[in-house]
Amino acid sequence: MTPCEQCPLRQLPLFIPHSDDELALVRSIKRRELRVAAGDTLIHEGQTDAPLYTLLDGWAFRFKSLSDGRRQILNFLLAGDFIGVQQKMGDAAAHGVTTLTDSLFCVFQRDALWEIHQRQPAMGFNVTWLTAHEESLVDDNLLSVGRRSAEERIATLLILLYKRSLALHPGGGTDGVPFPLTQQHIADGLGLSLVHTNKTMRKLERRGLHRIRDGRLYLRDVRALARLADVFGDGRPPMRPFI
Amino acid sequence: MTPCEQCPLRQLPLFIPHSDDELALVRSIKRRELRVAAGDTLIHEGQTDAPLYTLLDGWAFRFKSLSDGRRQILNFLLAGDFIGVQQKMGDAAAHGVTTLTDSLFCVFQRDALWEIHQRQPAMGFNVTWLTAHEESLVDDNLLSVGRRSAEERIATLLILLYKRSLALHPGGGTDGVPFPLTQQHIADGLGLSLVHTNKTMRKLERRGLHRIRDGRLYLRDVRALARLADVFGDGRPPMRPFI
DNA sequence: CGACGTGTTGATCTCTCTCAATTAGAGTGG
DNA sequence: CCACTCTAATTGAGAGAGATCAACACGTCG
Repeated sequence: MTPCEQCPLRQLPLFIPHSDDELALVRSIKRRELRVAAGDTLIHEGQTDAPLYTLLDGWAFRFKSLSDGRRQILNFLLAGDFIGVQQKMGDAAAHGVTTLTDSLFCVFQRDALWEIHQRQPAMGFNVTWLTAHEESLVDDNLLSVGRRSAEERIATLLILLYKRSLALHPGGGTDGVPFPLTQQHIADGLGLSLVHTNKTMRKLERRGLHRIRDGRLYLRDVRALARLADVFGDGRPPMRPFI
Repeated sequence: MTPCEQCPLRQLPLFIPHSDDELALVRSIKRRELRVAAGDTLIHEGQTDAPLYTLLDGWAFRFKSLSDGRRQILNFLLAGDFIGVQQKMGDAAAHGVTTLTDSLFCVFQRDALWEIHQRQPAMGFNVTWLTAHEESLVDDNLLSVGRRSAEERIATLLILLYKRSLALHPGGGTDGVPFPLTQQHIADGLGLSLVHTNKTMRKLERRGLHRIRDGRLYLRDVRALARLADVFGDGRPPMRPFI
């Protein structure tokens, strides 16, 4: 098991460093690491007593579904995302978590959330920050799904994931960023059908707005995409905490 | 200003009581109360440095909008909901907050969030709980908007708001619960047009599933509504913390 | 009494869904 | 090396849920 001092997240400039005390706390609540293959489900909907995780490497997504199989992806998870705060609060997980790529998770003991708040209030604050931040991602997606056209939704999602992926790979940019979603994932994330997602993406691609190739996403015309997405502010994402 | 000891929320059996220390903390970070008339906007989208609030009485909603005016209501706020965790984390509020009824808010000082975590870790934990709980409301709504039909969305929302409203008014039930939304709010909350919302609601009403009259909601056929909503688990809402 | 907000209904229109097939690439076994 | 299978992407055709446009009803209020 990787010692926390060599946590892969610590290498990334995106993340705010821990103090020595915080590092000691994290070390004490970390139980193990977990490798999960692409497409596997880490947390099942309705599962009880799921532990807390941090996604150390790879991509995943949170989702909910209806009994007849309709599925909605709530948001995508990238390295540094903290998983399981919602279900730890109550009982059964209200959502599932499935990987998009082979992934590595840091697994925490069940009462980690309380230990964090109790022993390092600054980290407790960070947990609140991470939770609120994830909520704002869901808010954004809800705006898309509720009020944007298919074209606009796709443009919005591509820009968001491009930024998030780029923030983790400072080197990239000109040669695109990693992008492991299939069109089915995009459809499920945007409340669209697979067929319409495909047709809309082909249209955008033919207009030269973007390109997806070999698991990488290239934004060819960011201006046009941003116009479609109708995003307010912009700029690089700020540094963020992690647990 | 109402002293915290006589906070209207403390009277309600829905809420977990504070310890003396917690009460002292809340008293020390509370700045004032704010009365807001129905339809007024408490927080504007993009506003910076909005304080933290607790909704003490009344109804409100969080929303985001696009530059051409399309608006999506993210979730509805009832007494006990904590407001502003998201924007306190960064800079500009990513969403607005508008009242549905005349409302009363408890206003906290700007660094309240940090004070809470620092001085009463148990309350910091509760802040995380409240934030995660609100996220799960948005998750539910995103599932509706992304994957449910208009009928199903409306059934889901009516059930949810009925439960939440009832939890605050233990006496009610047979004579319905308070319900101050207009059809425009329902439409904006469910990603539907006003006209289609009206037609769908009339259809449900004619089938005898519900009734809305004089600002009160009556569920006439909860079984049928629940079948439409396709909700997993159920039962009374558990007690919850508040700040 | 006219203006306004809210609810209601009918008549189109269109965006998106569903159904159906085809293509391309990766992996597998013979 | 080649059939066979599976997943993901692609495209066409037709159907439908929901949007838009347009009126009208009703109650409140200044």
